[in-house]
Amino acid sequence: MKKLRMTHQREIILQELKKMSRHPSADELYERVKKKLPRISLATVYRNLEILSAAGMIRKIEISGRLKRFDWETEPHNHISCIRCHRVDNIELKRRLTRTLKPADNRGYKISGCRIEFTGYCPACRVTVTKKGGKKMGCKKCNTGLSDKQTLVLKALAKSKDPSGSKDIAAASGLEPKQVSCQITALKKKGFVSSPVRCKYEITQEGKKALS
Amino acid sequence: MKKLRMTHQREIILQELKKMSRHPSADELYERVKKKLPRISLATVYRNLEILSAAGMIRKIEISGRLKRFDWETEPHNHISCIRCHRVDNIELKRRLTRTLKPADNRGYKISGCRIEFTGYCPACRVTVTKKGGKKMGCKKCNTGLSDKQTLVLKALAKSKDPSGSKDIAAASGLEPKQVSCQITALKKKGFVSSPVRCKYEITQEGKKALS
DNA sequence: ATTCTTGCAAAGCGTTTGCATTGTT
DNA sequence: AACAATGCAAACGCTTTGCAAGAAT
Repeated sequence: MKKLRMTHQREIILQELKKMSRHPSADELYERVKKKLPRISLATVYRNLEILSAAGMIRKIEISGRLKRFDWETEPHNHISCIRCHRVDNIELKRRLTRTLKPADNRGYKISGCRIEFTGYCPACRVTVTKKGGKKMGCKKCNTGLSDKQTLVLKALAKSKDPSGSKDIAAASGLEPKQVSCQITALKKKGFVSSPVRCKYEITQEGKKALS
Repeated sequence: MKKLRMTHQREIILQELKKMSRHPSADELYERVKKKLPRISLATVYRNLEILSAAGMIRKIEISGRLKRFDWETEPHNHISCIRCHRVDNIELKRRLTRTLKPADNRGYKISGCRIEFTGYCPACRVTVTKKGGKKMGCKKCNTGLSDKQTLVLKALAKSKDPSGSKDIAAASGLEPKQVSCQITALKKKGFVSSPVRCKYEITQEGKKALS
């Protein structure tokens, strides 16, 4: 574990965050901090927010990841999502939990809705996690789908012993470079590909299993 | 209001979405749809998901927008967010709402947490919305901050009668082009700048007010 | 015939990262 | 002296958009 240093920038970032009663986005905080440290860069703010929240000094509010998800069912209902593979399911709550707050609690808002989201390990991830505490294990049920292009990319990676760049992968798989990065993303999400170095990718153990 | 056409692509997208019990991201759905329509493009999927959810035929699950937000308070607590200006506040719930589901309800998940998020109009937006049903009105309390750079950009826009590209803005404001796009984004978020055409920006009525 | 939709490629936007330099410990 | 942190610019990854061609009404 790295030792944290209290730099001036970090101090100001913490200070400003502490002052704000609302929860700022990185950019909002950046605008504030810049008034005190005009030369600070946005990257520093991002980095510090990550570092500080990893250290437990602040908290990241991140609901459902950042991908939009879509649902056939248009009636409002609640969800449960997996903190590992990010799958999202519906849940039904027996008693309709209060959809409105008491006036004393609503902070002056005019409430229009309430979302309740449980989080945890989905049935598939639950198994793999409890079995081996494995944070990098594949998640069988969640990762079954493997498109043709993904298979091509995975095969290309399986052939090379060293991490490959996306151009090499494109050449080896016969796909367009544009398409490759898209597949890489999907495969990383599934845990079949890792990126030991920036822009270099290699197949994981799980990836090999998935191919066979 | 435009009339929707039921194209083959749209039909398949709906069909596949309907089949899925989980809530797919655009990309996941795209992978599925591509098996039936190999020539479909990801953009079409994105477009249709937006169109269909705007039409109320499907539902977009989008919690707290996509920006990460940060919080000084590390203890878990619940939030209320404005559906108009996206500000986020803490709320305290008198009775701790059930943090765990009955086994019958948990869909096989191992629950680790529960987030409750109320949504509605914040005190400031509440006023403007009820006063004029105005969907484009500025939101005084939420939009107060105006950084130096933002002011420069806004002034530059105020001088030109026609929508300007970011290069023109950079020239007129004396800022780096890189910095301009960043400010534009912030200003758009605040409702001070609109983009009538792609890559062209103009100051809004609210923007003018904010300057004065 | 009109106008909505598509596929493609390119751009947008928030976020992250490589790298040389600076600053803390 | 060792190495964490910074500023900068470039890259990422998901999403949106301009455009010309195609399809639905």
